[in-house]
Parts: sequence; C-alpha cells; structure tokens
Amino acid sequence: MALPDITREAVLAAIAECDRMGRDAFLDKYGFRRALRYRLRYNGTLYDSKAIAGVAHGYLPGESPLRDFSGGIGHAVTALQRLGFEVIDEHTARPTPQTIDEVVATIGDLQRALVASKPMLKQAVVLLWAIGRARAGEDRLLNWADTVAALTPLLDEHRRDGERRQGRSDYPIAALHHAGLWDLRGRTDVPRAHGDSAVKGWFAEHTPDGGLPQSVYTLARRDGIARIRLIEAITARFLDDYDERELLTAVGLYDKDVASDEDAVGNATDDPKAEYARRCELVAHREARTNGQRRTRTVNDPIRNGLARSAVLLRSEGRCENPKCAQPAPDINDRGEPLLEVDHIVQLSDGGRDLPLQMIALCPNCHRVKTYGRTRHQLIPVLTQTARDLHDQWLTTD
DNA sequence: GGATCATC
DNA sequence: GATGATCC
Repeated sequence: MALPDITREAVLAAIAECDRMGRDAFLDKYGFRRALRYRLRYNGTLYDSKAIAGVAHGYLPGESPLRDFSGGIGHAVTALQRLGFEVIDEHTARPTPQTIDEVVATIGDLQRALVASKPMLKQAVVLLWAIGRARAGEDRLLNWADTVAALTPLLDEHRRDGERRQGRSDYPIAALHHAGLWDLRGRTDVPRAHGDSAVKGWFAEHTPDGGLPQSVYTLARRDGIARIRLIEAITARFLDDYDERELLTAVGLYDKDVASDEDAVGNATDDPKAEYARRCELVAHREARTNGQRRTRTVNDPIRNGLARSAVLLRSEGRCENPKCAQPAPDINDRGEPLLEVDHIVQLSDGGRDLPLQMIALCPNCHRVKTYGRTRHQLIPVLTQTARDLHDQWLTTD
C-alpha cells in the first residue's frame, strides 16, 4: 500500500496521536519537520500535513508509517483533500477566522480595489449575497455555474460610478478566498486576483464549488446579532457613502427580522444586561450612520428597527411591559420570541425614534388599548416613563 | 499574456 | 513588490 491508500480513519488516528503527544514530540518520533507551507486543519487546530499523512499510513492494517514521500500538491496534500480534510496553504490563504470578532476584523482588513477613490463593491456584493443565502437556509456551497449566474446580475446592478459593467465573480471570490473568507472546497492553488487570463483560466478550468467558510456561514445563518455585525463591517469597509438599501434588499438582508436568531437557542444568554447594552449600542451606531450626512431624510431603517425590537424583547423578559399588566406573553413564536408587540410609544411619523428607550413591549391586549382605547391618553405617559426607567435599569450594572 | 492604475 | 481590478 502507498500513501494514496490512507483512509479517513487512519488520518483521524494520526491526529489523535499528535494531540496526545504534542506537536514537536510527534514530529520527533516519526522524523518529520514542521510544515513549511501546507497545514491540515481539523477541529480548529492546525497540523503538519505531511507528517499526519505519513503517520496515518502506519495506522493502516499491516502497514508502517511512511517517511520519504512527497508532501505537497499532487501528493500528501491531495490525498488528504480527497478524504475531505481541509488543507491550508500558508503561503497564500490566511486561516479562516472563527469567532464573530475575528470575522469582523478580517473584513476590516480586506484589501479593496478603488475606482475614483472609492472602493469597488465586488467583494461586498459577494459576501452579502452569501450571507443572505445563509440566512435563508440555503446550502453553504454552490457550484460555480450557479454562483456566476446569481452574482453576475447583482454585480452588474450594484456598482459605483465608473466601476465597469463586467459583473465578473472570479476576482472578488479569489480575493476573499485568500483572505480566509471564501471556501473553495480545500483548493490550495487559487490564483490571486491579479492579471486577467490566469484568473479567468483557473476558474474556467476548475469551476470550483464554493461558499462562506463553515464558521462564517453558521454565524450568518443562526445568530442575528452576528449577522448585523457582519453587515455593518462590510458596509463600513466597502459601502461607506454608498446607499446600501437596494443591495441589502436584493440579497434578502433588509427587513426588521434580520437581527432575529434562527431559533431560541441562539437567543439564550447568561448575561442579559450585557446583551441588552450590546444591542442598544448597535442600534445607536446604526442610527448615527443611517441618519448621518449621507441621508437627507430620516428613514425607518428596518435593520435598526429589528435590532431595537430584539433589545426590547430581551428587556421584557417575556412579560408585558405595561406596569398595570405585567402578564406573561400568551405564547412564543416559531423563533422562540415571546408574542409581544414592540411598539414605538411615539409614532415615528410624530418624531419618535427606533431606540429601545422610546419603545415598549406590550401584550396584544395592552397594545389594542394603547392604540384604540379611551384610556390611551393616560396610558402613554405611563409607558414613556416605564420604558425610560427599564432602559436605565438595564444599562446599570450592579 | 501583458500593460496599466491605485493602494497597502 | 504584492494585490485587487480593468483593458487590450
């Protein structure tokens, strides 16, 4: 048997041995050096690809570890990829960021191409499209033909003045791949987004399946607050003074539920006060941006509204916030949120704002009373004061 | 495949 | 000099 005969089980056994012994002792025992270039990533840990492959051979029945063989593309690396393992090329691709903070930082470091001193939108369009797909529960990976078919009209439509109407998906995807933000199914020979024929030729030849890395996909799919932070990071890096509303609408990321978690599990938090403060901060940030100089009129921004709504629901702890009522919500919805109506105490059209301070969660009964009841004129000042008190209370750490 | 542009 | 892009 030879190296290409190794199995997934044998590789996992080698990984386990390396975990037990520690990296250097493991390399010592089998006579390997640290990898110069290709690393196998498994459960977030990086391993020396050639050493793991060689040791894995020793876990095949009746075989012993291999030592003198080729490590790179076409050899050990290819054998590992064929078994479904992720191999990182440290010469080119950066490791995939795992946490939301890492992903946001990576987005902030993306290298942009500019046109007339403004960033082109290509990478932003690709990322937002993929986040929209993740949110909608579509598959993480998509074949190249469908990727191009979906992206071409988007890239065509959403571009800066002077950005050419080519709609090519290969440049931004190559760039995102090298930044650790696009999975091309373990490929390690992806060209940089530089020059024309090399890039075009590589994608035409390989037509790779691709999509967000698993970590980013999971955040975008399940965690509403992470989703908002991704959108904000992309907007800040690329869109800046570009009006993002049409683009966000086109990719399915512009509605009041965009900050909602996929299910109640993601909503669980051991420090609700800190989480409330975090959401309020995001709302305020978005309010400052969307009401800034680039908007001539105040718009009812559904993302901000959704964030504010999620903060108020958290604050409510599942009970009507009318102090005269304080009853638990009659039920929860499919996302696990309490069935409360989050209401602007002062209508937006009357100068109210999408801020948790000026919003209140009401049970359906109280909401009807507040809207149509004869006592609504007495109720509204009470609710205004209550919202203010609760808000202050939740922002106070004791 | 090369030339060019504008950053980092 | 490398990188993201475009044009020829």
